[in-house]
Amino acid sequence: MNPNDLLDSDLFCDVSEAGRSEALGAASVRPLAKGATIFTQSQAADRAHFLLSGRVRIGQGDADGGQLLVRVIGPGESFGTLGLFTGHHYPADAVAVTDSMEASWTETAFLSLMERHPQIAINLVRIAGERLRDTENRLRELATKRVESRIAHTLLRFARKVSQTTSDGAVIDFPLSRNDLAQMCGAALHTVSRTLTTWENAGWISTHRQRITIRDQARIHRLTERA
Amino acid sequence: MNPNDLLDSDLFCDVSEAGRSEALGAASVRPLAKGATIFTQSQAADRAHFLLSGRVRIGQGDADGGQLLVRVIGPGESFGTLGLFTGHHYPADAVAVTDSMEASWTETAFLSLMERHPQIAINLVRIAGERLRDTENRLRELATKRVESRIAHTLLRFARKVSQTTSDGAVIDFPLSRNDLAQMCGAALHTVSRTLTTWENAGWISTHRQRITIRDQARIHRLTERA
DNA sequence: CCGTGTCCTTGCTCTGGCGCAAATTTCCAG
DNA sequence: CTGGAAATTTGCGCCAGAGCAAGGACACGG
Repeated sequence: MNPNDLLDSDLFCDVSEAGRSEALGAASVRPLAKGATIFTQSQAADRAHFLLSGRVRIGQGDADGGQLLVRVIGPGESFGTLGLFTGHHYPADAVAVTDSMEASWTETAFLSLMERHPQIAINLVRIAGERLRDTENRLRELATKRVESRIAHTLLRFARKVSQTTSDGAVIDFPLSRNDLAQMCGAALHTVSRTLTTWENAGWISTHRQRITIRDQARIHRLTERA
Repeated sequence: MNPNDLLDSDLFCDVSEAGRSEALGAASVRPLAKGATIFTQSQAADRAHFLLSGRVRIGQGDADGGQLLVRVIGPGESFGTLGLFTGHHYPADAVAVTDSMEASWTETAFLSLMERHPQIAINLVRIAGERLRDTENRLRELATKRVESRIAHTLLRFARKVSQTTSDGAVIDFPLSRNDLAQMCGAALHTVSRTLTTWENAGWISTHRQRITIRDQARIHRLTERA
């Protein structure tokens, strides 16, 4: 591990070399097997987490079995970190979707790191602010747009974040089931399935199991705008 | 204005006396007439704001006329501050609901304040984290619960935040129209009206124009849980 | 006291999309 | 190769709640 590997991350970009090596030194690194649970909702939040490789799924459940897929974490992103500042609870569950590698810090180590290198605090404010804005946008969308529009937007969001461009279009590099999509955009599994089938028949996307390829982004984008 | 007045606030609690006086000195204070717009969505974010007295409404609109009431700001709360860290845009509109008084700082003044007094940065992370969690909860609620349940929850949230307890119950100290409620919980104005009428007939609440009194919190709370 | 604008209510209709049920395909472990 | 288990599709009925339309109540300025 090299301190410069941390430059391309949300939490350590613009942090001095000294800060980055210090962070690396204080971190404990461990591998996560596919399917492993990193933390669960309501567990006491005592560590800050950071993904080095792989993918992690952040989900929420409520008392009545309602499930929500909140966010997907890729390499270079931090997670479960805001819990240290708000009531010392993780707000959601984190599960490794693929074999992954994470770094984490104890609360005291992370706080002293932040105090010594304020840029980390500023980055954290930016991260929280971006997520807040993103979540507010989803909220507005959920309140005002129809399901079709929301599914379209969710796909495009993934395309922008984790897609490989091939001759056939943008392949979303993440196992995304109909169920996941339903939980992300507040719809029923069945409705998502029907909608994707329609789009596939129209030739706008193609799917295979949990792989989705967007063949006509412009067309999908147009669905975002109406209703 | 006394530096200790800032102790009871989200942004300056736990900040040293020195930091608080310095903040006061750098702030520019101005009155806001009822109905005045403080900033609007997509405007360049160049100041951090803080409400000294009164009430401010934070709302979002989208291209197709969809409106969302995001948050309500009371004395001692900061607003429009995260925009400084994320793309330099205000994410929403801010309008004074009553005659109010605000303090604000230029971006550079605020950043240097933060650098000199890291506790402010830490507070800001906490604030952002809390709002993020709150917004995520609303999102999950919107995705999984029915309208009735969401209205109930929204009322209770207000009751907890800004209610005066009287012999008749908890009076929400904020002009809250049916339309506002609808925009907060992603429902149609008509549905909110019908629902409140039902509750009023049942004696659980009483309303007059934009004033709502919750007479039976336990009953309303029960509505939150189902569906 | 009156006029005007805003907020609120209420009846009716219509539909998006949820829920149930069941079949089918695909993957994986043994 | 085979028996699940998980993911997906599809048909059908139904209903919560949106949209439309019209009327009523209240506040406020003049």
